[in-house]
Amino acid sequence: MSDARLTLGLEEDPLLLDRQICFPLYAATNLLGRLYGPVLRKLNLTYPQYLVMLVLWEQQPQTIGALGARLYLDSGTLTPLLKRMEGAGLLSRARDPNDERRVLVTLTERGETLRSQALHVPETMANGYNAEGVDALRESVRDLVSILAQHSTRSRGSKAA
Amino acid sequence: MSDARLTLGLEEDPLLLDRQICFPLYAATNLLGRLYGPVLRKLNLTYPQYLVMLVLWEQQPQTIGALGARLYLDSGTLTPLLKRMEGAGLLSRARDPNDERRVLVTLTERGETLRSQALHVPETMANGYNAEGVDALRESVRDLVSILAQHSTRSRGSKAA
DNA sequence: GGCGATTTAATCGCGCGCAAGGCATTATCG
DNA sequence: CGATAATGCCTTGCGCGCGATTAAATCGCC
Repeated sequence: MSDARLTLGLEEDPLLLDRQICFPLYAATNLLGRLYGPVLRKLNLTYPQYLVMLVLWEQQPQTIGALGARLYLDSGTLTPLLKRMEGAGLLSRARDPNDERRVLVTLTERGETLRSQALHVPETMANGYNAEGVDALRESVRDLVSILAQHSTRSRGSKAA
Repeated sequence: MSDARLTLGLEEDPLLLDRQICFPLYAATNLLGRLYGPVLRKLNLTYPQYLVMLVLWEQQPQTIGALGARLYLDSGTLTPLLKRMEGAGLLSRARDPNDERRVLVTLTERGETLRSQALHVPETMANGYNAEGVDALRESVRDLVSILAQHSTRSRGSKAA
């Protein structure tokens, strides 16, 4: 089509949008966030705030570093996000008395109670999906994440064996 | 492990982070953006700006609406982004004389020349990957995108038959 | 015990991403 | 032709997401 006539051994134009793996991931994430938005809005949660709640509902309290290791985020993102959630009364942030460098994040009563209202979110989102290929897709993307996390100097990459 | 003892007919806790499809997509997108960042920085491009350039290198000129339909973004995101790229001398924005509502985006000489420098980006990024499962993964995520796009009222979803 | 190195969060600046609203241009219909 | 609706883009406000820097607390080492 274009001026790709110098592709000696190369098979095709490497810059075609449809050949990138990054673009469908980018688009899927944006579209998913757009779908979750209205559902989570009823819980007064944003999409990343919802992910933080998922982590805290599993285990609690957790340090900011531990949250970041789980979600692949750093304090530059988490600190203001957690402050907003604290302002909403979902959790409390307090320095660890045993190590004043750390900040322990603990759910409030309100934060724990919200879990019951969040229980219907997954089924609401997975409304019309076959859910067959989804399991395989999730595992594939997770494999990609673990590969990408290795190549990343950030994201507290110290959990892998 | 936790308090999932009330799982009458349900198989498992639906709120476990590792059961969500949204989370690995979210993490993979963030990690990928973090990997692309330093590489694209040498071209003075951000990650979404790179995607815009990919679209424009394929076809040109394009309206903002067409760009948004391709990238699943709306003018609220694209307009300021394109203005920054215009300020960087990569493209020009001008009203379509035939329809003054539209804005035509055209690459400048500088924008077209940048393509040669971008040619090595894909191979740089795909450095240590087997690239076997990547093709299948890309198709799976693309299928997901097309499903999600149908459920979306936005993103000018008027291309499907 | 003192002192440099490391760990852990907080802060700042910037660029998205999106919902909501606004405005000019074009299309539609009586 | 004139009113009304639809289209296409711009603007605003807010919440991330990240690189970079800063500051405090802890650890190691002598």
